[in-house]
Amino acid sequence: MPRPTVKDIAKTANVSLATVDRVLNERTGVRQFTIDKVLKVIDEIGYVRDIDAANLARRREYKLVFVLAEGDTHFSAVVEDNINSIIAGPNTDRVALELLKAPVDDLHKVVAILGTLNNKNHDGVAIMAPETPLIRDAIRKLKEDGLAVVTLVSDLPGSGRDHYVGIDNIAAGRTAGFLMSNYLGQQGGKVLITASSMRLRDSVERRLGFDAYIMEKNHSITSLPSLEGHNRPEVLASAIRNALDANPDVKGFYSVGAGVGALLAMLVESGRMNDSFVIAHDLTPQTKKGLHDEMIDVVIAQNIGHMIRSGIRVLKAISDGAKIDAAQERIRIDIILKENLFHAG
Amino acid sequence: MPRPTVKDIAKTANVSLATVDRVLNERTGVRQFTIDKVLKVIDEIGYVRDIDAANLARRREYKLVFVLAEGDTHFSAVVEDNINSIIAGPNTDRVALELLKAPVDDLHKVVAILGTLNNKNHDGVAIMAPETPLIRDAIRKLKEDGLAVVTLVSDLPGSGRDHYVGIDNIAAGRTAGFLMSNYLGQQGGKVLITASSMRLRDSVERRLGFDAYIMEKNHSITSLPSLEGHNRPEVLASAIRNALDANPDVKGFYSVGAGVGALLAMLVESGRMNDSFVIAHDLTPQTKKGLHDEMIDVVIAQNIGHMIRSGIRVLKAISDGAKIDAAQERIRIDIILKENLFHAG
DNA sequence: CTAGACATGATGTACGTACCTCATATAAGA
DNA sequence: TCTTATATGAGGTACGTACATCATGTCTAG
Repeated sequence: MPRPTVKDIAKTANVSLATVDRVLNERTGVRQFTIDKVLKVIDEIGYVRDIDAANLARRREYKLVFVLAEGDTHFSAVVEDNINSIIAGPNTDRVALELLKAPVDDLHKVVAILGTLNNKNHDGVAIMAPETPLIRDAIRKLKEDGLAVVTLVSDLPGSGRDHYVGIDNIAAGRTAGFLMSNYLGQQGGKVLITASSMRLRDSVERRLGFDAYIMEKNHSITSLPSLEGHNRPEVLASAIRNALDANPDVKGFYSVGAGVGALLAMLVESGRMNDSFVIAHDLTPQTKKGLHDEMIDVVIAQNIGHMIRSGIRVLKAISDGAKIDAAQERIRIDIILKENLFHAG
Repeated sequence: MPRPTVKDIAKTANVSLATVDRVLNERTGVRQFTIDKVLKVIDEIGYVRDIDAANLARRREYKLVFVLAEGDTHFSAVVEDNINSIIAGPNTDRVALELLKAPVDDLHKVVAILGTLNNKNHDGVAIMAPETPLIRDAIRKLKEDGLAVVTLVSDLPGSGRDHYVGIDNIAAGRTAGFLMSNYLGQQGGKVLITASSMRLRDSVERRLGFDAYIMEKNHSITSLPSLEGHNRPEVLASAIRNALDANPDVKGFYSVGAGVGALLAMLVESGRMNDSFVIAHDLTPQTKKGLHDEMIDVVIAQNIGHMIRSGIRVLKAISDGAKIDAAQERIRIDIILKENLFHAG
């Protein structure tokens, strides 16, 4: 039998279509008794609203906005490109997409942008930003206003966001730990860890996961303190130089965030290209080149296109009041080697 | 401006709605001149049919069927469970799903099943089966009949199928090669490779990828000939026992297909649980337990839920005559360790 | 010159839902 | 009892598309 419609509800519940409509769309003018009766029937016959027909009838357009706190990084550029290419493409799924951005070091601007959003002008927001109290508060305000909110790439727990769209960075760090440990074996050695900023939750979590794995599994490996570049290559480069001077026996390198350029440059400078194991995150033109030139051994990546589309799907679903299947929307960790680089696109 | 509708086409092309409809749905009774005029306008104003409204109007239901040639394996069971749970769930996306299966050693039955399918009773078919000429022919016949056809898990190139839904098994094999090589290092050693049957294309490709990587990168590793169990644990077990007797110095194990149970049993029997590196494919109750008990080091998996849903999306898209975005639908390789087993669900 | 074939227009109904208006029934309050 | 508020019914229009029917126009063959 075909799926039940509003007419079936009306017939079964012995009420008019108008009453069913009032109940379904929570309009006034229905006795509680009648509401209960209708809801019971809906439940019994397993009615679910045909969202396509409903969207057609109400001429619905999902107004979604991506808000990015951008570092001057290759990764940000890739994210931006992906969003823009969706915006440029044909709008076939009733989504009106918008992209707003601010420099990552001007978080007041980010907060200001979030402040302009409300349930009048938007249905949902996807946010990529560092974790600060101000931003958490801004998100909480958006939720109070009834917007759907997801965090992107880097989570902001405790902000009240509906969903996090991105990889499990602790698991990603553990995976890096596994690969590093696997390579270094029982002889072990020192590992240098670089980042752009440890204020970014994703970087922190990756390091946490890495250290946790190493601590549990391979005591012959020593992780050196994180070196931060704050998006300034020369700063990171000299930090790496100093660290290598102090620890000439470093055998592994793990870049948990941006700053791959400086790292590779220092590897070349110190002449340790061949006997070092290098793990980096995220596929960018830079890391692709690094893989291709065999300077980077492994890239742990998240498929950004998938992420953006997942974010859109999730925001639509939340706007519709639908449950989201966390398992279905989980973003998976990609392990990219030179070998499967081509296929990873 | 809102997206253009058929009315906009009619107005712009100075024809009636009826004529636009005739052109759009390729009905007869329109001069070529008029057809061209209308098509030109469609192109110019960027009209794309509202597929939801169209489906509503024509009361469309996508009749899809999954045809599985099943071995008596844990993997088959997982695939089946995933399909059945979608069938059992609420049909919210106009898809009527069906599951047909036959034993993998009775391919005539598979061909017979495929023979019953046609454009009257179905819109699309997803097929998981070994590669044989008969099956290729059956698929070609389905295509001639206008059905959408995708291959699942294991591809059948040259069959004329529209799309392959599954991981790149050569890349998966290379990844296994990388991990094995990474672990064994320059000392190298012998690697034992087990399978259920080398008639399955996925197994063949995995072995190919593995060998290719080893051959290019690490000459100190030797891959032994594939041992096949044909879904009979005792057959595989005794083959493994013989191989271990002949090669007591085996250090790595790679299971490219089913038969994990026999492999693990022989590892226990031969007392080489601790110093062996074991790679298996696909998350099943068995491999999960193997990871948990630290008998298996790495599982290379494909997310079966993703695969099934991707198959459905692709079949719908092909039925609609839409282009499919290969990058979007590519199934990614998951690397599962004990560490991230929990998150992999 | 006219029958018939073909091209096109005009118009209506339907899909499942949203949203609106108006009529009517019922019950409570004055 | 009459008023009034509230609950419900009846019915329409709309969304963008598919599909059907009938009328009218034009061109060509006989």
